[in-house]
Amino acid sequence: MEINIDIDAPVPLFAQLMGQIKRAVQHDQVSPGDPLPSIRQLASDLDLNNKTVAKAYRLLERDSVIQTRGYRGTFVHPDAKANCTIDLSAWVTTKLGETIAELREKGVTDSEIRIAFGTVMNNRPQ
Amino acid sequence: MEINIDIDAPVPLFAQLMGQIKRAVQHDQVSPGDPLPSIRQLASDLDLNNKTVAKAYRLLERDSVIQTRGYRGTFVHPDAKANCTIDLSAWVTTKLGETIAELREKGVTDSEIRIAFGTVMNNRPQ
DNA sequence: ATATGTACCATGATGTTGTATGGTACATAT
DNA sequence: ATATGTACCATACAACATCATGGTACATAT
Repeated sequence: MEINIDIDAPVPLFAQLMGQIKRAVQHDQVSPGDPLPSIRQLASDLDLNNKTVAKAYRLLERDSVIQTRGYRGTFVHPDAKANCTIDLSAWVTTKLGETIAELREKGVTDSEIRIAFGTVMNNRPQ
Repeated sequence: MEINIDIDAPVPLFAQLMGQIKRAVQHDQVSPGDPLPSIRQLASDLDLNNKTVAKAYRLLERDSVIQTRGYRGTFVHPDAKANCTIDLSAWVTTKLGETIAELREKGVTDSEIRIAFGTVMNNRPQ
């Protein structure tokens, strides 16, 4: 698995890392159960901070693309490939766009929409 | 109708103005059909910018608390008193909450929802 | 001892958002 | 001429979130 990080790109580093790992999964460069580099190792290789890599791993695990097993390391999730689909995000954007368009038509301000969005996303049992 | 604006309060000026006008409506200090001061006049009296007063008036008209009739001026809405109690933000939160709950049920992660939200809010249709 | 993920403390830089302000201009009607 | 609401151009500032970074520490297991 080859990973290239562009420090000058407008895309956040952790997002670049997430995207390339997902890409490797979709292109079968890694398979379910395969071990991934440790956080410290990958951070050292890519010259990134541990926290940046840890953030990418944490989000990837939340998306069920990888699995962390404590001291045993991190591995590709059994259903990783299915959870990498990009069609989903497009559908999500469409779905959210419809609702927001409806709110805007009612005259709701963008700031009010953002406030409501923050309320919904933060008041959530995790 | 007496209006006091506190420049040092944490509440935005336009929000203070909206609140006090709503308060006057609810306390029967003004009645449906009564004329309100013009934007320029009120801005002058309160030592505010025209845009600030215009913003408050625009939002109050959206909430059907007041009515603007172009060159004829601005008046209290017939159903002003009832519309003062409607909590628009709560409705927006509910509406957004329903959509987001649907996305979550489909297995969409919060990170994807946030990304999609940012995309929608920045690609505003005119 | 070494390595794993994770948690907490913290800083600075950057970008976004919201608020409030200024000026100019228009169609409308008195 | 004067006044109404409204639209556009624009700037400045504060607040906030995001991103990336640093250090220290813990329980876990090899």
